Amino acid sequence: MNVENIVLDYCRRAAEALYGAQNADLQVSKTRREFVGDYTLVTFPLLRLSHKNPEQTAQELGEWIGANCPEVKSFNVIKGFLNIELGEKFWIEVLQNIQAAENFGFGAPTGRTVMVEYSSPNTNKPLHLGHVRNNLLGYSVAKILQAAGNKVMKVNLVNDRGIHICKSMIAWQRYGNGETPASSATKGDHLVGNYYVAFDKAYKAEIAELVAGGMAEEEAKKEAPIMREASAMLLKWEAGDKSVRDLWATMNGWVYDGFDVTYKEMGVSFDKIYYESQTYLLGKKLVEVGLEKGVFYRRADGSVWIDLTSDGLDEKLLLRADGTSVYMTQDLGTALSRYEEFGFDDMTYVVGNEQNYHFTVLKLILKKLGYAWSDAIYHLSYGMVELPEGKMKSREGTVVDADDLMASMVEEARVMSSELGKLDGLSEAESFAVSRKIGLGALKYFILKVDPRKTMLFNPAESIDFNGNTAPFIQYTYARICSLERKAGQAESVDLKVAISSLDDKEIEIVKLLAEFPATVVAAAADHSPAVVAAYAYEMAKLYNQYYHEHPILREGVSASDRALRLSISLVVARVILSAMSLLGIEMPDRM
RNA sequence: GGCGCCGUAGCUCAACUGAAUAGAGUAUCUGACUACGGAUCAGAAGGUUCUGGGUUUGAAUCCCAGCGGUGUCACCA
Repeated sequence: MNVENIVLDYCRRAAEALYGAQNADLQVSKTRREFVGDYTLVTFPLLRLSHKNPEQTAQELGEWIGANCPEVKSFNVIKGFLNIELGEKFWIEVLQNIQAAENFGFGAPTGRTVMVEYSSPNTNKPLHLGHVRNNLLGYSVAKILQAAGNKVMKVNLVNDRGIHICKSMIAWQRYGNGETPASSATKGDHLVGNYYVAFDKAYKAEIAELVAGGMAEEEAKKEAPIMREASAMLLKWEAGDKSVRDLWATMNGWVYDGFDVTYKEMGVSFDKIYYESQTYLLGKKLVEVGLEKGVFYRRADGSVWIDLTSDGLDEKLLLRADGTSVYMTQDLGTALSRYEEFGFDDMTYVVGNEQNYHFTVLKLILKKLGYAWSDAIYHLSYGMVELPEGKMKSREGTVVDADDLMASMVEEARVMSSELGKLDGLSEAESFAVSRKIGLGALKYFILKVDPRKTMLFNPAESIDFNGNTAPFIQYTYARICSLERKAGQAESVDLKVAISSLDDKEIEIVKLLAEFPATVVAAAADHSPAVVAAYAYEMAKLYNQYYHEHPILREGVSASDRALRLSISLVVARVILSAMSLLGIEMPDRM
């Protein structure tokens, strides 16, 4: 089904027949628009074997292919490039195959088990724009890997313990007066986040006071009463103190309720949720193993380290002197227990690029411990989302809250739709559903179309476009095809079974692009990049819009056969667009 | 400072493992069939791919140096 590979195969056969090239490293790419042809072979790599100049080589190859491959209609040579054009019959067949395919674009089962860890929030504050990128990426990558034929497991590792939660707890005890999400009508994660901010405010005030009293700043940071309280609470938590654990469970519960709402609105989900409070002791066994193997070493104070200086890295702590584990130890342990439980072939961590070093070290340590599956770990290291003023800083209040952002996107979509009169005749519930799909779709596409690895800029003032390379543009294209289908159905005038006898240039262009969908999914999966799928969906929608403009379907004077062909092409396009967008987690309205 | 990542139209982003004249969108300007749904389509204009060297038949892409930005260098996660 992958046409590019078919053509590549022709070229391989030609190169072998003419020059005896075995498995030559050939590249075939799409022919650039300004030249005639569908696919292009770059002949430079073959010159060493052909001992001829690029033009002659291309000419010979072209003639061989023309003579031996009946699907090829023509070829032409420009400089060292051999352009190959496939015949109309070939494309008709491709179109028919796509029409008949059950799950077009979705790969056959690979038998591989793939884990994707994403989201992994702290429980002391609500989700913000950075988390949005994380969640959307994780969810979409999981869907893409699944579409490529893998068995996928989405996991979330919630950081539910530590000093940061204690800070919220202390502040709540001091200033909360028993406030609950119910009593204050505040979403739980926001409520707890408010106390985290309250802690920071009180903490700063106390430091200032101590400094004014003559204490050095460094010392004041440690001696501030509220910080001492938080540290003491963490110790109590670790000792299992009942009242601390109860409060901890209650406040975390509020946060989870809040997160659930956010996750649901965002449309993401997980197959398994890990809690760090249950995994933080993992990895200690691994430390023993490492010590036995001599990979780790113990210092005089009892702490355990690994020396990575010979690999150009630092020394890394793995166990504190008091015997408690650190982040790295936990992650090592979690990875091992996951491998033992699920035997993954690929373990993708969707984590910001600020943790690049951590994952480099993680993989290296596992390798040194002798775990070959260390290579299966992939850190999908995404870039930060920046605001025009620079990085988001929760302490400076320059965060873009996830809930607020989603709500404002939906609202903006509603206003715009209603101005355009798109919501006329729809019930309140229907308009809301449509606005929601458009607003959230715009947001998701805006984030996912960017290469995950790159830092991206989000300008709240300019907000998100609804025209151009956006989800609403693609959704609109889709909704219009749905409308055509409804009308054609009512008219009962279109018989889709009419045999396809010819395709014009634009139609061939569409079929060509349609045929690329499976390869796009595979490439996106290999690359762990939804951006590839987004680009494809846009390209498809754009091309179809051009086609739509030039090819009337339900207007008078269109012959029955043209009508059938155009409508069936439209329906296939709609199906593929729907599939592609679903890989991005974007819902498609059938009217908008 | 050590290590890493990034630098492409005014702006936001593309360009698969090096390949033909570096592409879209947006903003600006000009147009489009009596709107099968105009959130559409066509066109114009917009570039020394940060700078300087190098490798190559060929460099935005690979190598070196510099400049600018950013991340990290916690017994936080």
